[in-house]
Amino acid sequence: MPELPDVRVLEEYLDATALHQEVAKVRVRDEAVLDGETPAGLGRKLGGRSFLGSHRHGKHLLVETDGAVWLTLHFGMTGELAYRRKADTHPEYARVEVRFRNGAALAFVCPRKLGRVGTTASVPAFLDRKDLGPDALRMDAAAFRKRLEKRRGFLKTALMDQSALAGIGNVYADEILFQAAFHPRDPVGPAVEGDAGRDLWLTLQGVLDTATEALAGRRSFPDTYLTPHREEGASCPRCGAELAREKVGGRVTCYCPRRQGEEAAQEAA
DNA sequence: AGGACGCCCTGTTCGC
DNA sequence: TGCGAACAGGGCGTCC
Repeated sequence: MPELPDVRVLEEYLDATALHQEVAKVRVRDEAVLDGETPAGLGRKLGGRSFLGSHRHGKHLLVETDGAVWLTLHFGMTGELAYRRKADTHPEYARVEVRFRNGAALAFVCPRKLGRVGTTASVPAFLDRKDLGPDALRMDAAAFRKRLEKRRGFLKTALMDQSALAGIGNVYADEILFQAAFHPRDPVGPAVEGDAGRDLWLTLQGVLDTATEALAGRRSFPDTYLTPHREEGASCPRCGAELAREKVGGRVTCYCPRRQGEEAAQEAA
């Protein structure tokens, strides 16, 4: 489920494979993944262009071209990219294929069709249209507090709100809360104010960076991380207590009831 | 207006 | 053994 760290890895992949090659044509195999575009429109806008580089914002990947258009990619739950040097066949579940003049192709692969492919004239226009807050890794501690302090409701729900800050999804919201010893249903205010807020912001940065390195294969997840232990019936990697699984905000939420109980939350605050 | 919830979509898993 | 139901979840629309 591509969240901010996953999309960072996809960005590295796209930049390492698909830049500076002229687009011959765009093949849309399933229109359901198009975001405000038609197959013909997408082909017209990208045809003859080359990708110059990419800009990630939250879970979105925006690809700059040498024309007046950016390609926008969102990966939903099961989306990924697949570049092939010789594009004689297409990968399974390839929904959109950008074919280059050199015979290579970049495929947008998305089995469950929850991802989206579109275009935008500029990055700010796209962020405005999608109502996205600042990228979670490009905001300082003060901005983090300011975006969240007035919110009511659950801390986990607030961390996952893309209009407050962009990039955190279900898995890394749980990981941040686990590392910071907050309960998913804790109120937002006490968690983001003062020293506790700065600690939570630091934890958030650390989790997203650590996860990126793990997903990129440059290291593995630390033994103290929750993410590799999300399966049902697992125990807390820090204290051994049985992990809890509940729905919070409609999403499966995994946490340690001992370390992230109300007592732990109060100690942290 | 902000928060809660249902729905989209389909591969996988579970239960009878 | 086989088939259908439930589940997963990011984002969006809708409702309160």
